Amino acid sequence: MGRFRVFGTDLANRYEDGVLHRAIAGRDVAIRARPGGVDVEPLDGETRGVVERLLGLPFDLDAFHAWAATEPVLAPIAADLRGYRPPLQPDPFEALVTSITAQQVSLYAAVAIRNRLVDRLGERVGGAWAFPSRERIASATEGDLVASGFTRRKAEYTIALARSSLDLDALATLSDDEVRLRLTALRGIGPWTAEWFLARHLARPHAWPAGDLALRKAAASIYGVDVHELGPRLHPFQNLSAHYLLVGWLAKP
DNA sequence: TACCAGGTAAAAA
DNA sequence: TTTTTACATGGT
Repeated sequence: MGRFRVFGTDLANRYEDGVLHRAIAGRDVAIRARPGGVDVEPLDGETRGVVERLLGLPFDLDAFHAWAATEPVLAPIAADLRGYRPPLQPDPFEALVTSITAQQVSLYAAVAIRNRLVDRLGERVGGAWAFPSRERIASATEGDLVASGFTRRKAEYTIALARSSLDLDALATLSDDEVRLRLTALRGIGPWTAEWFLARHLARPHAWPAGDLALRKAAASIYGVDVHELGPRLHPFQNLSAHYLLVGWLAKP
């Protein structure tokens, strides 16, 4: 749950007083962690899929931990964090816009900017805010986004993405490389953004955001090697390894 | 007050 | 083809 607010409260995934609020299909869904499990209200066919992704259920943790125990450097970190499931971003459009806001700036700044966007263009649903829909952004002006703190450039990218004809849901059916190609063909989406989309939205096991500044530092600090050299060594669990390395590094830089 | 922060595209060299 | 620059906000 701490991952939902390490860099500040996220309006679209609002964690407060021990409860994570998320707007799903127009309803405020409350997710509460407790020893031994999670309470979700309401939990039904409409909310379950999103909740499962928010909680990182698609990851095969048992296989990861079995493998990590054999990786000398990662083993103690994985053991410390045993059971940690990286949250997935349930919505592809939201995932991409979120990444665009995080390009180049600190994640604290990114969260502040994203929250202003959600506040201005999203919809309040009880204790949660729905992230602005693709349609809402498509009909917005650059000025709307600039007023939230976007650079003029990022405002262009974001609106063009919303108005593009790319079927974001269909990306889930494509190979990692096909997804990289389709996404980086869009202006404003480079290798870093595409790789985090594979990692944090599609939960692809081999995703490895080597261009990420924090991951570079984590690789250097924990493994003492370059992030590009480390990637192949962590096959076939690059994605989960990246998340565990980042959390391990955040805890002890 | 500087300076840097989980990049990217476009301009300049 | 490779290197530099603009972008704009929030912490430290």
